[in-house]
Amino acid sequence: MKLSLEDIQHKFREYGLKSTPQRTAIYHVLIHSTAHPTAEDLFAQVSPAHPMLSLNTVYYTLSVLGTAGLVREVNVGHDRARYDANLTPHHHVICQGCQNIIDVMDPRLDCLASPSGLPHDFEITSYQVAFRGYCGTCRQPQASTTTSPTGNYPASS
Amino acid sequence: MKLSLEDIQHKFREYGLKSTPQRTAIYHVLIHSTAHPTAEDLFAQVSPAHPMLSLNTVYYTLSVLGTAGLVREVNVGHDRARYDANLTPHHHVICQGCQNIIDVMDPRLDCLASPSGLPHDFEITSYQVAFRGYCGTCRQPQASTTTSPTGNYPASS
DNA sequence: TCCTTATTAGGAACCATTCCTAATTAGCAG
DNA sequence: CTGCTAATTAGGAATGGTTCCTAATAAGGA
Ligand SMILES: [Mn+2]
Ligand SMILES: [Mn+2]
Ligand SMILES: [Zn+2]
Ligand SMILES: [Zn+2]
Repeated sequence: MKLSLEDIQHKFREYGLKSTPQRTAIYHVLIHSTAHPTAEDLFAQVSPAHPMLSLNTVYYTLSVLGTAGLVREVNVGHDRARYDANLTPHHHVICQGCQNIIDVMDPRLDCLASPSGLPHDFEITSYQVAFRGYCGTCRQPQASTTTSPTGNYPASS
Repeated sequence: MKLSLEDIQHKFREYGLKSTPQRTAIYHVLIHSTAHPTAEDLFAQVSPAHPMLSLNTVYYTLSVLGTAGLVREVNVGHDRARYDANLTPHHHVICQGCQNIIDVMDPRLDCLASPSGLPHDFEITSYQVAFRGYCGTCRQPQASTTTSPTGNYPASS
């Protein structure tokens, strides 16, 4: 189901959000992406059509949509944030070579029980499984990574 | 099993790592912590005994221990890195109020099958479940957070 | 004991993100 | 349609965690 810009404007009004060209364009790119883009990725993709767009607006927009529940940050590590507008419950596979993130929708993962051994007053609201490994083109962990592994510290993990 | 400083020095030699007072102290604090501390947390805890310690050394040490497989970064988001020296397979519960991280060792979580729908050539090497919610003292998501929620952007999620 | 190389400390640099501010604009009421 | 008001935007500065760079130090092996 491909949402048009009009569909998105409609959705924004349903959610009580103001509809602006920038906001619509950003969400439009994000919802039709499966790449879990960064703020800068989105900025790069929306910029051609909105030359005055500022990266700050992308961050602000993502935080507004996040608060509204239309966008989630993907939990992949402490590096830069990746965003996801796919609200159906799902999990992720992260390639440790190229950092690509693939959706996983195995229904067996959606019925994990609340874990044992928690404090009684802890209330769990969600959970997510993060699989890690190497995609076909990134095998042999130390070679052929798309982004050249610079850095003075030894690579951890 | 509480490891003494001597035990740790022994372990380092087993792993082919040089044993220095700073490195030993950092690992000693980390392995006896259940708090998944940040680099700065470790720096603060080790500093009294090693006044000349630099934060840089903490980062360097963590990266060396990470490469050796003695320490793992905990996957809790894109903010600052948290570290864990608990190598037994386990998962985490993160309080979205105070950001505390609790270990979960439910064996039911340690036998999740490889998810369906993956590219055939993707090789999964590990996975982790991240539960999120609110601890007893952080209920009512918008109130009583330990760290006051400053920031101009609306809080996402 | 001496050598070689890793480690350390300290400072600067980096960069993703947030903060600050003034101008613009969307949505609403009249 | 017109004007009001608060949200949104753009741009620039600031922040802060992490990494980079360098010279001095110290660990482990010969
Ligand atoms: Mn996803
Ligand atoms: Mn842990
Ligand atoms: Zn890959
Ligand atoms: Zn809490």
